[in-house]
Amino acid sequence: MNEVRDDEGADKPLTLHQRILSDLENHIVSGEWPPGHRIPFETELTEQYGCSRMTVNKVLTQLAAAGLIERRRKAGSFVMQPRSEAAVLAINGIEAEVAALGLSYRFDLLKRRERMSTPAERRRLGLDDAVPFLALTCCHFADASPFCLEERLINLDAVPQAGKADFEREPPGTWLLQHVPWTVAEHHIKAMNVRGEAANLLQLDFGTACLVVERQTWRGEQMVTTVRFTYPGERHQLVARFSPS
Amino acid sequence: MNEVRDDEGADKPLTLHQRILSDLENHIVSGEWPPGHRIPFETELTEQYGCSRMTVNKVLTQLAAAGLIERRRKAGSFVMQPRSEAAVLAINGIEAEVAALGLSYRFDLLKRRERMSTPAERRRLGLDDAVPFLALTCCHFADASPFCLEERLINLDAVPQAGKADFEREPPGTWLLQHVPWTVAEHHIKAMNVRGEAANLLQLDFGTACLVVERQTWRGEQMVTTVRFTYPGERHQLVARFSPS
DNA sequence: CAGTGGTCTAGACCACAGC
DNA sequence: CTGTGGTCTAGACCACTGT
Repeated sequence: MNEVRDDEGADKPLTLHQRILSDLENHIVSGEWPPGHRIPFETELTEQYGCSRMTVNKVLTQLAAAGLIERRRKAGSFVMQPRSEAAVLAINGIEAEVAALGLSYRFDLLKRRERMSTPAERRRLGLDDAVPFLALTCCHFADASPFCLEERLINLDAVPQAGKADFEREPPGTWLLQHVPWTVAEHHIKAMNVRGEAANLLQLDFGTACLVVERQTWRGEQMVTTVRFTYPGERHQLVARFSPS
Repeated sequence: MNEVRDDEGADKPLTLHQRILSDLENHIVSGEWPPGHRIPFETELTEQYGCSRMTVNKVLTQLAAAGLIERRRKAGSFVMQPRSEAAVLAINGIEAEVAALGLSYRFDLLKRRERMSTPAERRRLGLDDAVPFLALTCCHFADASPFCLEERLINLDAVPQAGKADFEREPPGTWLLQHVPWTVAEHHIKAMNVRGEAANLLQLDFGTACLVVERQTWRGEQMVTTVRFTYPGERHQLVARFSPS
């Protein structure tokens, strides 16, 4: 019954994987196989599609990795409860963000200072020992109007070469992205009424709602950098478009 | 020279995949293999690890999927430039969010109305034809204080059974998550100065910064639901912790 | 205990990008 | 044209789990 959707000029010959994968995805997403439904065993799929077990195994492994099915030895593979939603927030450098909007980009380095971490910072960042920080503040512009404010700390123990980088020419985010590998990062996103210096730099009235994105990045156990972006109120939004798989 | 690291009490017997995978990951993340570096060919890795080509191929395919390497026919596999960062925002139901904070959960259904889509909505949502909507407004509470305001539209063409669901007892988000599969979703996250009725419902002063999350969900080409969550100012933040792979 | 998934092999053919 | 990755096969053994 379930023939492949053969319409719409299939000019691109799909591989066997992809055909089976999208076929099974359709069964699941369409609701034809509801959550909890046991999907055919690997041996059955092997027969249905006339291929080897490795091939269907590859597909089922992918489906399991995507969270669409759950696999249990001896019992079989089952359609999972609709998964909790997960959004992939693509956050490239600010420069790329601005360019994507078709605007011209510029940034000002407002502050650059090397100093030791303060006790409050160590508490907030979960650091055991004092570390040397490079503290940077810069303002990014899109077409001459403020786009976002960046306040960053770089751990010079982890990235000593950052002390010699020229952050007048290259924004620190871009530089780090290209020079420092990372293993874990954490984002905190919240709204805040802007005040004080930040309001002035962004040319906003006091109390204007701003989107604040704080990111902390580690390499292994070592903190690499922490940054706080403040985006002017309703003029900016994060967009995340995604699919379950 | 690259013998397998055989020391350190391997109490958990890793599979061959996993051993090779973490081995290669280490080379890359440690910086020993910088971006652009050509990693050994499949045939070479086959020799180094004394396994079949399928096994190393599986590993390299995973690394490529994770964006750590790029594979080019005839040329080889290369360590990629540090990828653009991507955050996985885990957004479960509001109920789960509140429970995760260790608070008690309650919600009020404030409005429930079936009506046709307005032209403005059709424009905003990119709908060609008029569709019947179920419009819901509810307020979620955590320990008796407002946690967030939810304004939702459900496409009754796509989810007719929503017309009979009891949204007095079960929040619409939870119900939809469990009953309606989806294929694509899109999030817009921004900050906003709260005003009017929303401010009253959330018991906030006018102008308080709020985090607004708008989500639109489709199944195939059909819009399923769109929802707008308004979180009280600085009291709430989205958190996303993630690794590259 | 039986049957499932998990893993792995030693081949094979093909498409395609570099040389 | 050559060599690489991309895919696929027809087996195999093992670990785990549900009965």
